[in-house]
Amino acid sequence: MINNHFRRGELYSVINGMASTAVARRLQKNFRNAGLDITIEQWSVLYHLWKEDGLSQQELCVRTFRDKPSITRLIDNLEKQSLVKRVASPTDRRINLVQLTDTALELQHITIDLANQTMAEALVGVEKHEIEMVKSVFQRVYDNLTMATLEVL
Amino acid sequence: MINNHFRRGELYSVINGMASTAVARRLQKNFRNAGLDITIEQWSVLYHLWKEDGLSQQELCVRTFRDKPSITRLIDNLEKQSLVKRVASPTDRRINLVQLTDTALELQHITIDLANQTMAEALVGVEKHEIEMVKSVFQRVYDNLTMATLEVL
DNA sequence: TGATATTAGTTGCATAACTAACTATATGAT
DNA sequence: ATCATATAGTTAGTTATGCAACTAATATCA
Repeated sequence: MINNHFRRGELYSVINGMASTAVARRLQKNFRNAGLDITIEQWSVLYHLWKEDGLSQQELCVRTFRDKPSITRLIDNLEKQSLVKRVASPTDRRINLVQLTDTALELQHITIDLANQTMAEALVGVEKHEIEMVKSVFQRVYDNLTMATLEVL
Repeated sequence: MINNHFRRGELYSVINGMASTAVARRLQKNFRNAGLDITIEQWSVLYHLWKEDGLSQQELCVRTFRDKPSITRLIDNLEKQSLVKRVASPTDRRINLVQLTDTALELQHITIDLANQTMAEALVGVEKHEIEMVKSVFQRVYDNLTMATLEVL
């Protein structure tokens, strides 16, 4: 009886508490074993900067699905490690453009290799079309919730 | 070129940063709007206790996929709010059995309704067989990583 | 031009996560 | 019985998240 009530909550639990956390932890461990002293959250910021350097903090918020304070502090920590630097935008002094340092550029290939390796480990026995379906489901879930948020506002 | 390299990392990003976070945030907001002053992490502990009261902290670690310090502090905070109490096991004094209070029992139905509602919002347009496939993929991912961990040890 | 609103980013506070090191209790081998 | 080991839980330190309140710079428009 209680199990019927919980069926959907269970899915939430599965999504949030299990696989994604396991992947995150594994990637973190693989970084550490390789002597890399960055967190996966920091890595996810670098990841977007490797794709396009010099993004504003605001743009990083959008691309990493994080809020502004989170990005502020991630950039703080990345700056402490000399992996990025803040450069004021020449056209709008409110904006910080976040730029990679040479050190960060050197990290790109090794960390991407580790991430690919980790995902390969994680995805053993998972078919390509299943991955696509997961992505598609998650896209719809995300859209459902963010669009409903707009309605509420 | 870089996009080929990133394809798998992107999936990680999607899984970890987007949908599950969005669901978590929405559920948290729905709790708050209902005047409920508990976090989703606290709720996830209560959830397992509603299914089976009097679990040890160790058992809660396993069921919630959290480590021991996390459970210690979640129980600390739940105890502050008088939602659970620690009771020493009569047979092994190392063990704390975590027991629900009457206040926590009263929260069960309203919060489960909110969780179901939230998942219903999130899963609009998602077919039942897709949910099953997501669960199955995540189970395999989790197994891949936890079994590999055992090999490593 | 000058008051007002908006936008980008920061700071403070609470909760939560992981790691490592710790205490206390229980188990097991000699 | 004793000493080593394993187990349950706690504590300390660092990082991260969410929210709310804040500053500074820019845009709007009367």
